[in-house]
Amino acid sequence: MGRSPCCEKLGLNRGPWTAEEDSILVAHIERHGHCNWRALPKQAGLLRCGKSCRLRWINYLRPDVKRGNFTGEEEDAIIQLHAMLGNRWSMIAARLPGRTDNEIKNVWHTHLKKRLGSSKPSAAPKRNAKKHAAVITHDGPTTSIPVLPEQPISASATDYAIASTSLEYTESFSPDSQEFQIDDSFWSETLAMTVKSSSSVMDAGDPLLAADSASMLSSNADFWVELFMQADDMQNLPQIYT
DNA sequence: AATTTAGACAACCGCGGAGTC
DNA sequence: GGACTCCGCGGTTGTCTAAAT
Repeated sequence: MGRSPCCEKLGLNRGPWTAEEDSILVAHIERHGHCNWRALPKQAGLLRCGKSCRLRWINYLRPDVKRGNFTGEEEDAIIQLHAMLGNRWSMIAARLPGRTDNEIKNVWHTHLKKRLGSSKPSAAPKRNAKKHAAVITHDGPTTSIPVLPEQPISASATDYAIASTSLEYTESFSPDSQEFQIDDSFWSETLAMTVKSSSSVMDAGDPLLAADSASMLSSNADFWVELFMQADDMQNLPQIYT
């Protein structure tokens, strides 16, 4: 495919954004929105490529971005969602309001991965202890997860049955890492079914049905919690897979 | 106090999907 | 149906900061 370079490198700024650039970008988006990222920097008078603007907005300037350290609950949620979804950072971010995929990815690579990798809690972080004081562990029963189910997902009994039967360990499972994965067929099957069922509700445009869908959201939460619980149960049976 | 080292995070790069002409 | 453009995603890199020596 003919892909044009994301930007002509000549004359465009790169690297860290200045406060002035930030304010220009925010002001422009507040006034005109961001319907076309490629054209935006030109319209706003920024010497940046559209990609860079988009990234800056999404990861930093967006008003609903939650700044600050991740809570223990958020970290727990990331760990569990990652166990289910793998490196689908955007999907994980979709369930953690106010957090971006980039941020989650960074947190995962910097400390969560290591923490899971060494099941021994001995390796307390020496550096940046001020910044990241919260230390979490991943053993024992997990708490209920403050995770928003992604919008189109619903949880019928059938869905749950599929989830139950499709859970499987991959070869990457190890008792040390406490990680497990769900094969892709599970997600394709489940998402295909749930998108279909939920879209029929949304399309109807009926307020009563909309209320139903709201209650479906809460049952979604139950679905994920149950799924996690079941996954934890399975982790208690490692001898089957060794 | 100066230097080194490692962690954290912001930003970039390149690819693939989806939409449009 | 193919060419092209744009957007979003995930992986990777660069830079800054703070702890350790």
